[in-house]
Amino acid sequence: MNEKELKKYCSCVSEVVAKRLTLYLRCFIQLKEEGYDFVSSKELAERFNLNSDLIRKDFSYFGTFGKRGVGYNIDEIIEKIKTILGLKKVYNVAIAGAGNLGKALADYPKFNEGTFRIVAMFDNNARKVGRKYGVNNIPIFHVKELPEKVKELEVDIGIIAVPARAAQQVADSFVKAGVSGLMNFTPARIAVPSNVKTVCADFRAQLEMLAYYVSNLKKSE
Amino acid sequence: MNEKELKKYCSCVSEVVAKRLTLYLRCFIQLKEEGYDFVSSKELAERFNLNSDLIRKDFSYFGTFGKRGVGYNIDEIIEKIKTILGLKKVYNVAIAGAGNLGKALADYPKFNEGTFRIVAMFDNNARKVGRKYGVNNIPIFHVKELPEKVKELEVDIGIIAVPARAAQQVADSFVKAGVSGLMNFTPARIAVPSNVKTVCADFRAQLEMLAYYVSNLKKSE
DNA sequence: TAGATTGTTAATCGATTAACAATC
DNA sequence: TAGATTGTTAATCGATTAACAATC
Repeated sequence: MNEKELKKYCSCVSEVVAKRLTLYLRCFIQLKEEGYDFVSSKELAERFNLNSDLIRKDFSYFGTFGKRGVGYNIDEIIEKIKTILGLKKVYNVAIAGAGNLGKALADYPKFNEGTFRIVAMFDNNARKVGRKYGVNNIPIFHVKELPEKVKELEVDIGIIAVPARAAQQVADSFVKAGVSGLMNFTPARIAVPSNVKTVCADFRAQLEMLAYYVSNLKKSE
Repeated sequence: MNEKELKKYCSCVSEVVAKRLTLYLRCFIQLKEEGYDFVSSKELAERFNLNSDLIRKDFSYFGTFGKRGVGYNIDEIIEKIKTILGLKKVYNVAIAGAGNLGKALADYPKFNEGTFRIVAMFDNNARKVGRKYGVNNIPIFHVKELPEKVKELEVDIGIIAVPARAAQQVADSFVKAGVSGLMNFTPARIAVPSNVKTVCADFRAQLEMLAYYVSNLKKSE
């Protein structure tokens, strides 16, 4: 679904703003770990190479979070951003594909302190099916069981970590089974109905964009 | 480095355009695999949920690629886009971190038909160091050796797949050793000089953005 | 109170969309 | 030639930046 269609379904801020919010969250968490209690938009901007005007503007879409003359209480704003982004809930996540990538995702450290709970993995390799993966004992089911299990386990978000040729089929199964969001790690473009949000997490696309800049930087040396 | 600073160093198009170009490339490749020879911007847009005006506008920054009344020759435009994105060269890539993620990346199918050549992995686990990983026999060196090996192997792009707390240090080593681009898989914000381009590939940030839309979609049900 | 920083409005800038002449 | 689609210019829209009154 594109951004315009999305607006029919939710009164969300634009994708750039949402992306920056996740970024700000990372920065505030990092500062908290370093022992800070308060930070101004100016300090935040200088530290992380951001724009202080934009930081304040972005927050202003959601209310007033700072203290004039002082800045932002870090603990407080972390909670506020989490609330805005919907990170105070728990999301059930299922991973299609129990290869290297699927496993790396399943092992991903804590996956945001319990916000995202990986409840199932799917694969079509008979040797993997029926086993449990990793420290969290995530059950691996056959891909055939995906529709049934996704419903049963009330999965909210599906992760597509299968070969590209199977991506659309897996996406269709996830959608049919009622997920609201998909994270697609394959290079394939997948089509979904407009009430499902997808994010593209294809490494290759990102690496190619990097190549564009690297090749142009080198030219100007 | 932010987009404004970048412009000092290269006459690149904006990040949104570069990103869309990688996207178009994927679409054209997919159509080629399906046996198509020609496609119009309109067909492309309908098929992949894009905007045909924008497709033509994006191409126009780089020249004229289509045939009026007909559309685009798919083989031809694939080559053109690859040239624009700098994908006709070979980039030496090194991966810091030989955990699940590092391995998944090293195994990533063909990594764009030889455009990106993974020449080394680095880890600080003594049991991994000295071994070769995977079908491509990628040597695993100790992180201490990173600066030396990166220079020796003429690495262009560094991938950061280590724990977040080590990200900045690894980035510094890569930069010092002369890489032009960094792909950062950790949630840590890394600071680099303005002649190095970084892309953020943190899963968590993407998943959080997805959560924002999912939680808002659900509300309006 | 004086200094600092927020929240917000107005001004600017850039990106997308609309429209159409050029031409295959 | 007629129909189709490009490449490009002009119009619109949205996002960022600048500026400053409000207030801690």
